[in-house]
Amino acid sequence: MSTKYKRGSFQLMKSMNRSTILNMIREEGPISRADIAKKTKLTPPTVSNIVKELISTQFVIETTQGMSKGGRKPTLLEINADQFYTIGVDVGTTQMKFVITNLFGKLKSHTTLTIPPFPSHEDILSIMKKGIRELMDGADLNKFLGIGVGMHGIVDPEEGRSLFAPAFQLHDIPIRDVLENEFNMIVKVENDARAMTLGEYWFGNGNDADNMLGVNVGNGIGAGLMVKGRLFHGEHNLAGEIGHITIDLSGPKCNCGNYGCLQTLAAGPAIAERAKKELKAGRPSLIHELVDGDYDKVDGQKVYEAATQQDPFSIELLHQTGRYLGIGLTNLIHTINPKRMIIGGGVSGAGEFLMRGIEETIQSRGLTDKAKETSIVLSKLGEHASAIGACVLVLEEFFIRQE
Amino acid sequence: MSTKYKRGSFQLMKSMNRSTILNMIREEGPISRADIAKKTKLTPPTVSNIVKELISTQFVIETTQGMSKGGRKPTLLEINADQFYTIGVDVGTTQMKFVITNLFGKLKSHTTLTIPPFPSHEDILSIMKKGIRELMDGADLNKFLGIGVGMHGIVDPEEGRSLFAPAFQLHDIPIRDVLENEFNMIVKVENDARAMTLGEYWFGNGNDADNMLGVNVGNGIGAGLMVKGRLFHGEHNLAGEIGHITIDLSGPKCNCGNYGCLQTLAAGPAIAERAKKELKAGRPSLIHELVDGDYDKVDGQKVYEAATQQDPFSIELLHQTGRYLGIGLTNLIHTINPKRMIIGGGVSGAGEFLMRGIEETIQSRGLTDKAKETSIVLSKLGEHASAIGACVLVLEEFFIRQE
DNA sequence: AAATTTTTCTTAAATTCTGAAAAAAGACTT
DNA sequence: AAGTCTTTTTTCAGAATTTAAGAAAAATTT
Repeated sequence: MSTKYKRGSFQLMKSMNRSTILNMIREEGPISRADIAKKTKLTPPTVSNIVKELISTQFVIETTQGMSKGGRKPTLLEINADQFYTIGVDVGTTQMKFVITNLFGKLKSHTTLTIPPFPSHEDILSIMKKGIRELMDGADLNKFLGIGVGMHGIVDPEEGRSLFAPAFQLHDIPIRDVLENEFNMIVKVENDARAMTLGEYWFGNGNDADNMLGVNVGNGIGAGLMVKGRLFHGEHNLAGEIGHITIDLSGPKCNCGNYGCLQTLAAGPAIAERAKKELKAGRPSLIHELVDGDYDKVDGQKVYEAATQQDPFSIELLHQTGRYLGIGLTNLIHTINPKRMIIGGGVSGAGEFLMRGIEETIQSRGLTDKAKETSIVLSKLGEHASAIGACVLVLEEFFIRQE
Repeated sequence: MSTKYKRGSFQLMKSMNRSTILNMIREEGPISRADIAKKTKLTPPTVSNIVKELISTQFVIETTQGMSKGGRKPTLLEINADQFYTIGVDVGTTQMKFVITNLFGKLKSHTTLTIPPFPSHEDILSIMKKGIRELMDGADLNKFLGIGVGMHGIVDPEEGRSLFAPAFQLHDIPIRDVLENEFNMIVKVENDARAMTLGEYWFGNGNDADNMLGVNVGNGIGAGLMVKGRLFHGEHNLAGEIGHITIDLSGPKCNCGNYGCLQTLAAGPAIAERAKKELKAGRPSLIHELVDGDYDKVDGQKVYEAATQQDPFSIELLHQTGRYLGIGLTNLIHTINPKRMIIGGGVSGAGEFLMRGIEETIQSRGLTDKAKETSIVLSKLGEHASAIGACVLVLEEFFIRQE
């Protein structure tokens, strides 16, 4: 049994307290030293000493004075939010999104570049460099703490590599090494669904759900698992590959070779496929007009658009999709039992339409009342969730004690 | 976000080191102080001081001297395995098993009592007390560290209660309070699948798999999740209720009301059901003889027996069951991605026959080579796995730093 | 018998938290 | 307006514990 043999030391003690205080300021600030001492059960001198250090690193500043409660006014402490920025990249199947956020995850600027079909390793890396350079242009380099990359497919976060990107059919892209070399700052790489989850946990709808799960529904379906406030990767970084869990043995064939994978029933292409079939069979729908009779143009996006315009067929189709997704999510409730699940990714625009089916299914299939109580919410960060989450990868380095 | 605000203190530092050293002795002993210092990166005096304390608590003893490597012979340290005992209880659907183990999880004695049909709260608790009293009879009370209980159904380990035991249709049995009151020692209560998993992790086939999963296949199917060496419960202690994950939307109806739950395809009753159907249809099999034509007597057990005697029908039936189970396990690989899965519970006797189907399915359905590498092994602790795991619940209190 | 290696113990130094109390700043009372 | 009380923050001595360095002890090798 490899209960990693952790050693207690002065350094550990200090870094735990540093991290605790810094995060308390981040999450509950503005807050006074005295309040921190009360809440952490650290003594006032300890808090004062560490705060002094934090102020000297410029992560924390003293702001306004607070209201007195009958004595000396407290000096309030706050994260120096705009002193440092982080860069986040979200590598999708056709687009690469770039964002700059401050220490509170607030979007400062963003841009998007297009990925050509059948890109090479070099294509991906040079688009990445280009986008980052563009975004950083003119700014003070010292302001940037690092770069985070959220990438679809299988990623090795420890080595900072994309091991396999299905949409590009590329293996083993050494993202971290290349970017670190180019920009000379910390670079973190993570799977996009996990990045999204992390983003929602820190700055989105994940708040106060220590055990939660982000579900990224787009061309495929991926999830990020949050266990005790940290991302969970599994043994080979495959945790959360829920697009390929089997929910219907006699379901449609998946590109992975099996039948009835969740994503053959609930991902974007599955929606488009079902829509096409019905449309060709003459089913009346607004989609006919949207694509002008060219069924090849039907995709998830078109269905959402039609649904937004109250097209009954599209609404029903998304409802049905929500029910399928709900079955997958119910399986997750019975496996992981998270406090909350956050639905994001390409479909999150159509989230409301999916939601009803999801909720219905969980209510009908959940094993117990507690299972049915699992809160399901839509992404708050929307289309930038993965990129903002990628920024959090960098923030974690500075805010969370690394063990 | 509730990143629990942990405070670093001298006590914490000390207790971390204490726990580290104690566990190193447990897992790697006999071992010398010098070796512990090397491996933990603690300094020799720190190790010596803590070891002195551990010896004074009688958990550790100096044993033989080791081989010298060219200098003074090392004094080897070992867990004082038989200085203390723990009591483990496994509450099944028809039987309650009781074991006494030493600090190495070694079985010292055991007994089994029968649970009557439709038991009341009081029945369960009094059988429990009776079995424990019987087993402790005559022994020195100071030898016992505590009592652990593994109970099927939904359990609240924090409150030490069985929230719902489906086999008895009982709610809210206050096991811990009653036993603590009766025996005046630490009492821990946990779900049986989780207890089994913990047992295998400490003393069975879980060794060195920090992220692993124990699967208990009996009348139902339950799993225990091990994350970073500790049991994972989920938000409402429902994590691992994998008997009710849907794998076949058009599968058989489950007693939970849904269709195609894993346990309608792969648990004991499902095996019996399929066997009966085929037998009644005239399928030749050794089972006919085993039950003497009375199909009501057919259960999982009979099928295993027949398989053991090379009955082709039973072997094929278990093979098929293994394939179903494999689908469930593949879903878990793609969700949790554990390093290892351990199959135990009522069916573990028939494990070999299931294994082939499980392996086949994982090989054919695993998403990547890494997924296919997941090691699947049978329980080492067999029928006592849950009860021994229940003992570990108590050992954790003494060996693992509680935070 | 001397040199070397390994284990263990001793002592002093370093790090960090803790507790008591003082200082600072403001609010309330008379 | 002065004095007293509260609250916040800092200061400083003391305590807990690890760390570093060296010495003693014991066994093996030369």
